[in-house]
Amino acid sequence: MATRDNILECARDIYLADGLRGMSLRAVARCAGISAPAIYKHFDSKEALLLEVAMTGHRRFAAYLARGLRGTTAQERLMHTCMAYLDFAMEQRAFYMVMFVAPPEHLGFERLEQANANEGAITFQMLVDRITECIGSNLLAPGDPVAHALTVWAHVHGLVTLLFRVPADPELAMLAPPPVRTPEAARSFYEGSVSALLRGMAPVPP
Amino acid sequence: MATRDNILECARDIYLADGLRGMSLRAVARCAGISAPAIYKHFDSKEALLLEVAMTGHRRFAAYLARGLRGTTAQERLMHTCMAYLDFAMEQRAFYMVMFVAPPEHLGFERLEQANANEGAITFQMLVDRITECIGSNLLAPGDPVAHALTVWAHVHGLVTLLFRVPADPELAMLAPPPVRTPEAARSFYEGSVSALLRGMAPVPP
DNA sequence: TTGCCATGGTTAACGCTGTTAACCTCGTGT
DNA sequence: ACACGAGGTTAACAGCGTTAACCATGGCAA
Repeated sequence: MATRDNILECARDIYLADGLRGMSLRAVARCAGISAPAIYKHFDSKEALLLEVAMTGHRRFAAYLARGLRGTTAQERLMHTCMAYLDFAMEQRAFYMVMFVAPPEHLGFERLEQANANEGAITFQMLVDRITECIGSNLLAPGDPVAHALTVWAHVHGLVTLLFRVPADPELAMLAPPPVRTPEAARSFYEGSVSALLRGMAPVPP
Repeated sequence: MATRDNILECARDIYLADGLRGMSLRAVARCAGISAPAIYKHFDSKEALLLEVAMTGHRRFAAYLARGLRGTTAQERLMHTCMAYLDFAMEQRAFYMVMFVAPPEHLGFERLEQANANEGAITFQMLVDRITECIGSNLLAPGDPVAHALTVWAHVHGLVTLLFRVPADPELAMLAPPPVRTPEAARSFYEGSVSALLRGMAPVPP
């Protein structure tokens, strides 16, 4: 299974370097020093290969989210989880793309979608746990923790895709609105935005 | 320019019916009753064709957002705008995908990305206007309306992509979390979620 | 030891893709 | 009458994912 791992590593490297467009089976095979059809001895299809690349991303993602456990108060832990989400997206952008953005209807990768849903459900639970803690501590309004988690997830995901749109080139980034112009500004904008949401989800004072 | 329009219409129809994957130049040409290379007499590339399809979407999008002007109070108008955003996403899903989801780094459509940014900036202004009204009416905390609008846009976009993940098939949708299981539930979840955010963005009582 | 057979590789090929080159055929303006 | 451009055509190219057919090698059973 050494060549299988080799293929996988090549696929991951090429994907991270050149994106999905650059990750052709022939390119992967060339990198791995074999012919393209040989890949089929180890993977069913290109989608299966991409799926395993995504799995690496899911594992890293879980490691990032685990940072959320560091805080002391429930609110801190939730906030840390949200910031870890941002860090993962920014530092592992290509992984984030294939896990949460790649539109299945455009690519037709149904098994990838399925796997992302399954893996996503696991890490989503980590968010639900933080939310549940906050409800228990009366920091968030009582109610379905899953519903609350969906709201928070949607918010952070939306923020991330928004931040993805600001160009990496600082020259071009000057055209973006000030709150997201620099990475530091973006980070504090993100934090403020999440805080506002959580404020709105807090219990109403009696 | 009749054939040009014909090509465009075919491209739009095929894209809406079969998605990006089905929209090959040869398929479009077949529908338009010409040969594939003839398309290049009217469009630079496939991307240029897709870009014009997206432009149709942007025009429809603007029409949806204009519904936000109907309300009487500023809060109502903002909320209507947000609901119109949801309606557009759900009713014109394929357009939404090519405008706001299609990941440029996966497809390499840089001009499409550029055009989406330009057109998006125009419609984004409609949201900024509603936000500015709300700040003026002391319904939202004073501050940069653009920053507020970015937060709201990210939130609704995140919610929409979340809702896109629940299967259209009611059978399969039963596996989704209850708050998004049915279109009606999803709609009220969306509304509640947006309300929570706006609550969190309200001015702090003195 | 011999024969068998799975493992993991090869090359050739198919049908598809976006795109280009070369060519042709009109309708129009000079 | 002639040139020319607009708008078609077919042939072709390189690349794609994938399949078919074939072949070497190593391990194992008779």
